[in-house]
Amino acid sequence: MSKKLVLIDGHSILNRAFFGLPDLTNAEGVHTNAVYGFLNIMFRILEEEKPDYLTVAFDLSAPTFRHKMFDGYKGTRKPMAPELKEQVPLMKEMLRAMGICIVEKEGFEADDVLGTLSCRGEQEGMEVSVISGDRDLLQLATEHVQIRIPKTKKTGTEIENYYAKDVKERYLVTPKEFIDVKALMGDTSDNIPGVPGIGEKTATALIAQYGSIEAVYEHADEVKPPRASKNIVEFWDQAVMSKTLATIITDADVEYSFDQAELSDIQELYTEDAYVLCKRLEFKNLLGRFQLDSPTINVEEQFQIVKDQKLAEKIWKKAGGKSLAFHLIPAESGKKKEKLQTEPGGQMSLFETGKKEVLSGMTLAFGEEDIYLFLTGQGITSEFLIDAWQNAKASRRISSDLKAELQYCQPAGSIGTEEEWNHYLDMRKGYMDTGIAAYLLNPLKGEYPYEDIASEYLGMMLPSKAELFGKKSFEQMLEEDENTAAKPLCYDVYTAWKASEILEKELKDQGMWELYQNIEMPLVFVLSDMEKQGISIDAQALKEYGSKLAESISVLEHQIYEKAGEQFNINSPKQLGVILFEKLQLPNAKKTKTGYSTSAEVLEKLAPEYPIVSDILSYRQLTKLKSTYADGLANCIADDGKIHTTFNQTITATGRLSSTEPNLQNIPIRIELGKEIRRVFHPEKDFLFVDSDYSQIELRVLASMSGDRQLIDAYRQHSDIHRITASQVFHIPFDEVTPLQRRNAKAVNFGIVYGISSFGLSQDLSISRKEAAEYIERYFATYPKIKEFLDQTVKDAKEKGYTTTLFGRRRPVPELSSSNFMQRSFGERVAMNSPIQGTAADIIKIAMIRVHDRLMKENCRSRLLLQVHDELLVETYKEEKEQVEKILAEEMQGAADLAVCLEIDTESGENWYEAH
DNA sequence: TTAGTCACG
DNA sequence: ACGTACGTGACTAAC
Repeated sequence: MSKKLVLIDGHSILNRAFFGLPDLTNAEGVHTNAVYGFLNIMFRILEEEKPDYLTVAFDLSAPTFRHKMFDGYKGTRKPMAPELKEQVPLMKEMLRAMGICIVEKEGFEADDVLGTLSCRGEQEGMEVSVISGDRDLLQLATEHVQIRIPKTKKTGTEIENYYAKDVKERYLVTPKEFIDVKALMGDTSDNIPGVPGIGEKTATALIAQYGSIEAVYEHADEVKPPRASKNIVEFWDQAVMSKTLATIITDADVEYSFDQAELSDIQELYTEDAYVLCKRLEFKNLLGRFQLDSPTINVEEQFQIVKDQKLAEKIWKKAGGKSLAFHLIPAESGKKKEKLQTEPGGQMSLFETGKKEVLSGMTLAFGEEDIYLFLTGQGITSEFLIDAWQNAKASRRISSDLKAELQYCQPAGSIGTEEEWNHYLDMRKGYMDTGIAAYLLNPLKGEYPYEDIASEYLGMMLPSKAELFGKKSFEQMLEEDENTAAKPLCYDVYTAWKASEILEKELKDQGMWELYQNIEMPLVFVLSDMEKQGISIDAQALKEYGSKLAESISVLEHQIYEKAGEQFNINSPKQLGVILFEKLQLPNAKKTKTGYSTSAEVLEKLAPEYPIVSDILSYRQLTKLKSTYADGLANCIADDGKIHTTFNQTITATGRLSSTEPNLQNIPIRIELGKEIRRVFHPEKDFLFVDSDYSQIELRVLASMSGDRQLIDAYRQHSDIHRITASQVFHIPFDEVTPLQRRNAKAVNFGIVYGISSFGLSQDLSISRKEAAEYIERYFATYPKIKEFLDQTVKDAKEKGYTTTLFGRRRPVPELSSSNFMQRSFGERVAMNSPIQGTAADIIKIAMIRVHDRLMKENCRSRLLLQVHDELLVETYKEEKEQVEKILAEEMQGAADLAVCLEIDTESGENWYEAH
């Protein structure tokens, strides 16, 4: 059987993919859609054809021979979009990683290379496929060379195939004649002039009849229409030139042998390098194609499953003194995690009598060949594992998610003496969390699974847990195939062990080691304590609150149906939009991608005139309160009557924390009815809440970082910063500032922190853009250093690619280099906001550690419960109220040394409503 | 799974 | 001319 050759027109297919797919980027902000689309098309072709040879041809950016001939003839081709341009080297990198033959020859266009190679292939007796989005290549089609043109349609990619006969069928001319058609009609995008007055129709008809431009010329006198007849003579030279230009060279002097393009099996393409690159570009769908048991991964053969107690003891003995990476595997991980709780006495209950094992097992790594999975049940107990872990003389303890481990063990002993306290601090310093390290190094990713760390920092390709387990739980997998079940756990612990020092070095190189060591790592222990402590909820009161809401909702629902004249789902923006803007014909319909906008912003404008709209707004408010807060929180109450939120330390781009299951950082406060829910959050018996929040911490950070004298002095003079801003910006005495002026000044202050834009401010204040621009101008005139600072921040970010906080925390801003105005503007606002928001986040993190540690060191029964970005809530033993208030004041205000004071407002009460 | 909406700082 | 404020998470409908 004859051999098969597949030739791909690199730029053309990349271009097709770029315009055919939405704008994909990975977490680093690298655009990836064209590369992704290219690979999909390529793999589809390869799987279909199973070729023996594969080659991709690219143009070089240098001007080519044919273009030079027409020097001075300005092309109409637009410059390549930068989002596509940056993908060209990436594409080549990917192809090289796959070992695919790339041909790019100085002086020839890709077309000529493709023509030459297809011709040579055919001469060797091969069947050739040329993949391109460019119809010009149809001239290459023969009986053995087919041109394949992928088309992206809604239903997926379809490929049009053309052998010589198909070209004739579709275009009424042979492939060779196709050149002549083009010579007559021209092609502006290829700088081929053609003959004036002859378009596609005429050109095709003429060539179909006569066969070539020469024949048309010879029969010029009989050619119709007359215009064509005249021009073919008048512009004959141009026609000949055009034919030369349109003709693809098939005998170019390209150095090439089929040996270098050989592809005996598609699997050859799935190399380790390609896998790592696909991982980086986040081509999750492609990863499944890689044969993951390739011999390049050696970890899996090194781990050992241990069930025997004696053997386990031996291993722990061997581990002593080394750097240990570990992970505790909670029992029944398939079920929803039971969170560890602190008992009223302050001691934890880990081993309730009669209960099954707390842990299914534990993983441990301390060397290339020391990777272990201990399984409980047959001799090894949870207690043994935790004891062994506690008592091990480890030089360092490494985890990929330390806070999760701390759910199942308690490294803090009693704190009473100075010695015990120092011991506690030493203990904290001995830990490394690779997830947090990776987060600091790139906070844009949101997730830091071992396979990413392995590929990014170790250059190793490891299959992810999802790839190994599918949807099965660890327990299910364990029964089915012990070895596979062990894999992701062992990969995780090995990666953490191996990457630890590399991450440390990287953090040091980037000036973030202090941030990591002094802020983020201690914070892990603080957050762990806060989560375990939990906040008490009055479940009964919560239920009553929900019932009350349900009644009001029901009343509103009926009123809305009555006014609408029919029943419908008010919660469906789609249905609601139709009712309001079609049935009831309300004005000012705004559109979203999918239909009418029914956002509060839109509805609020209509509410005064249309009672049904204000009903809907109330309904929205009440259903939100009921579903998210009344019902949502009730679902999260643990057996101890408390809510134990999870604080995420590796989510936000700026360095803030986030809170989930439930989110306790967005409990209502702005509207009275919503704020009521805070009454159900209460302290334990003999305790009360003390709550402190920073006063305008972000604006103070800005004042300090910019060094603006005027703003710094403003903070020294008065506590009402918005009022003094209004007074200074509008040049009026402080006491004569009207409420409206103060409101405007407040909006400008917020706007500055968000990365000011006249449009944003105008939206917020419902004023014209021009007015907003004037406010901003006056603001900057008043505080010139602020403008200087913001401009400099953006400039620096553009140069370095990232912003930095006062404590060295970085945030990459890839949008700054976008060619898209909107994206770039976004990047500029981000660059202005991130150092401010991030520095504020750093400061309250420092405060949290200091408050937590003071409470601990002073042997208080009071404890930190929640952080809400600029607020700390402390459950305070009544006798310690003054002590706690002192600690909060000292530690929050002393957390950073800024050019302005950090002021706090402190309140206390019997519940969160009263305390804030 | 995604889009729309809305709660917070 | 472009079309927006910065940072989050939960719930619902509808694909």
